[in-house]
Amino acid sequence: MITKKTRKQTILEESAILFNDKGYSATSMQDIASHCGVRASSLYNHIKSKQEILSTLLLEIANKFYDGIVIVNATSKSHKEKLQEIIKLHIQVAMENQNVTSLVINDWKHLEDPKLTEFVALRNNYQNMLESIIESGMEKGEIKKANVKIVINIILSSLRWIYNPKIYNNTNNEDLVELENTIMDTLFRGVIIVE
Amino acid sequence: MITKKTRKQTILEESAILFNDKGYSATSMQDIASHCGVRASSLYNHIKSKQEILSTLLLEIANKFYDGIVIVNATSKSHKEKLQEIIKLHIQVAMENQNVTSLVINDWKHLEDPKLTEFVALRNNYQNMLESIIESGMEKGEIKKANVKIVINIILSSLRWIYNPKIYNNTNNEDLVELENTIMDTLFRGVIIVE
DNA sequence: CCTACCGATCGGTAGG
DNA sequence: CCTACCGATCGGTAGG
Repeated sequence: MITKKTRKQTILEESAILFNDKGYSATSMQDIASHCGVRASSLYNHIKSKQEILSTLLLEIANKFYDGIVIVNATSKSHKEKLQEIIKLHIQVAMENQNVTSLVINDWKHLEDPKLTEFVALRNNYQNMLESIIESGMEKGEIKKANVKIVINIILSSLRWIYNPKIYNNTNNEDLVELENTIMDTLFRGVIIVE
Repeated sequence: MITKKTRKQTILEESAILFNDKGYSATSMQDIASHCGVRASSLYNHIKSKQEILSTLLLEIANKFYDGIVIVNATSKSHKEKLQEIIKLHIQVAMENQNVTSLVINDWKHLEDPKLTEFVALRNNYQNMLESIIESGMEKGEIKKANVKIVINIILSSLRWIYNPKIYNNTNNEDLVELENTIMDTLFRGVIIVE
């Protein structure tokens, strides 16, 4: 069954593309309206404000990432395997929601309370869960001992370039497999050949 | 000799902080002026436009990164050592210019031509130089063979979190050494313990 | 460095 | 969905 796209969905999708392209502040309601083929004032029949567009997009994607890590964490795998699953899932969610995921890097700072607090909490929960998995892995001798905060920032940051449709363009499944494998290999085993 | 900070330098520094905080578009000339203790119209005695502030900041930092990689590349070290030196230098330049370096991620897209073209050229030259070093290293068996574009994006992206003063706050030299060592070790040898 | 002011555009509302 | 319109703010200029 093909469900017809509602006007609200169209507005959200076009906004995500524009925010990603020009940033939230530099995107006007005129921009969004013209990409939807209506007048700016007509947008307000579907959304309350520009801010509501941003918060809807960001909370939805933040919840997707958070739900994913909760599911992986609930399995009975080793810490090393959990880390691997989390990174793979992270890549998949990012690729399926590329235009929205990229907003997580820049435009979240334009969120206003109470949505800002909600978003930051989800983000912190995600990081804390990842932190405790890596810490346990270090204690069990599965993961190399190092400053956990630094390691987490390196791992999460190293994935961010794929959020940007202009840097990475997911064309087919073969590419996605190579991407996953290269990222996993680089992060897990490093770039140099140990002599 | 202590040279007195010119008003123009103050404007550039305060703008970098504000752009970093709110983004270029969401920062008004009023914001910049009030942080400098003058009226908005007075700024125009020192700078031509808001756009000129952005381009001055971005071209200066882009040139610093580019000059650095050129110097390292001109040495007679191995490709592996060159890569190591480039990453270390990258971290150092980023930490010495944290507020400006963070603009390289987001606000460069608000540059207008011809400065935009100039900036993108410097960035491409940097990446191409890094690419050829890594490719040579792969051929010589110093660096593991993999898709070079993906590896470069992982490496450069993994450093970006340190640009943000809110994520990483460089307090003393000891921290910087730990940061450098952890990044180098993670990127070069990976996070897991190979059994 | 200031005051005074410009046209343009912003997000959003009223009313049909 | 539209036209008409609102007050506020934008980057920037004139003139002293």
